[in-house]
Amino acid sequence: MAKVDTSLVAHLPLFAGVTPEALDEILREARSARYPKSSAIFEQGADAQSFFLLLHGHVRAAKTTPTGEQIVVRYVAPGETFGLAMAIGAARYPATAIAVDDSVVLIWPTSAWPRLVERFPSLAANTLQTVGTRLQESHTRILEMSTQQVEQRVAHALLRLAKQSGKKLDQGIEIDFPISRQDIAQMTGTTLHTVSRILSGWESQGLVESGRQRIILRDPHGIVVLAERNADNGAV
Amino acid sequence: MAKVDTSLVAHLPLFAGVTPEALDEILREARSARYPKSSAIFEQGADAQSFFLLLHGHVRAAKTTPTGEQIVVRYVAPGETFGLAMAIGAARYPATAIAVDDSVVLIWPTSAWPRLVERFPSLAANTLQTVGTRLQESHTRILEMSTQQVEQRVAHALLRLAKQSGKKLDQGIEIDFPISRQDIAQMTGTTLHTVSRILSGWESQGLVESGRQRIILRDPHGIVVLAERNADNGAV
DNA sequence: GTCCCGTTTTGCGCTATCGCAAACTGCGAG
DNA sequence: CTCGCAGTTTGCGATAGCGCAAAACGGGAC
Repeated sequence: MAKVDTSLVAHLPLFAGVTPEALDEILREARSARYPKSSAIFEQGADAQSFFLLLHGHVRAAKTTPTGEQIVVRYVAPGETFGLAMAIGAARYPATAIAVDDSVVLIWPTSAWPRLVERFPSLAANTLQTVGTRLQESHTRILEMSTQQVEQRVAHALLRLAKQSGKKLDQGIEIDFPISRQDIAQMTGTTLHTVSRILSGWESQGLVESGRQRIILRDPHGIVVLAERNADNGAV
Repeated sequence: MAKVDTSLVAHLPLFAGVTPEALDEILREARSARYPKSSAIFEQGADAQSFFLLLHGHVRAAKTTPTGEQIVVRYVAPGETFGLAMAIGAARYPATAIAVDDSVVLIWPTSAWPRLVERFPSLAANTLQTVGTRLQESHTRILEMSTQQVEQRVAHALLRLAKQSGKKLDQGIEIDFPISRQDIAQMTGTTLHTVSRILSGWESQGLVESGRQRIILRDPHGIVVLAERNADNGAV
């Protein structure tokens, strides 16, 4: 089993208030694994045998309907946990997790959770905190879907991605993992066609530069303006 | 301070794994209060000074945009907690809570939470569980909003309400608190007009009986059918 | 260098749903 | 008993965005 360097993860919110010795003990229960780009880490509906901490790369969590439509629940960034089905009392994963880039994760067996929480109650408190934050984000997303139109939602989604996983370069901010029009559509509740049209529009206004699975916000401020435009109809 | 009867709340999920003595101690920190119909329990953006457990009545949690549009986040049923801003690390309430019926709640000062969690770690674990469940429901709602049309979403919403707070009577199942077309619209991401049209339609098919702030599912099964109808177009 | 395939772009008609406006209704106040 | 108002119903355009189809594009494999 690979030995994990505690210094890499000690600062994560998940381990706030956990002593170095305790952290060491916690990490001893984990193993690490590498998932190549596009591989599945777990599938919706499968037995939740493990939970995960992303060390490196990016993971897309997506939920599928019985009829096959998908939505992207979120993109997991390094340092975040995912697959916490057990913490919330679910025996099966409610979504599918796919590595969108070569990714490295820590893996704990679900069965270790109760013991860990018992020994280190701050784990539960910290997890509660992050799950709570996600719940709020989720509510915000619902609010947006209910009250804003597609263009604004796409603007918001891109800004969030840029904030979460943006790589700053001189032309602007690049979202530093592969993401397709389809993905953005599934984050915002629309179709890839509409997303494509919107991005084309922005591109011709010089707001973004985009290509195959690649998006650069050339003028983040311009997009902020679009995102905040609510109900008032400015000229083109 | 009113003495709260432990036997009324001992069975709640929140207190699972808590000994009677501990429960007693926990309840000693709480006070109870009564909120009349239509009164506000807390407002979005206000300092999160307390968290709540609903004992009796019904509470609507709603989120408002800067421009005034609202969505209903959820309806709180007796036995459920709400206003848990602190548990998730927020200093202010992210939503407004209104009693939709005369309601009785237990109130703890937010400041008591860290102490309680420290003394009774299962509180954190239990809360994590419920927050996690809400997160999943939230994702399901997003999925629905992305993939289903309004009629299906309304059908689902009513079925959930019936399940959560339905009173069985011989004509069918009545949602046992006042709820308007507007409220349903705000739960499903549509307008009261559209909800009204849909309910009118169902009423003429004998699926529901509805009036002012009152809805009875006459034929729950018929509505289930509507809710499950996905993409396939059955004849009227 | 060329070919192939997944992604993206774009055109066009369609329709579910909104938005506005106006009329209606039933409950509660007095 | 009557009035007033909040909640509801309904009609009628207007339209954002979908769905389908087809073409264009670009990057990697060989």
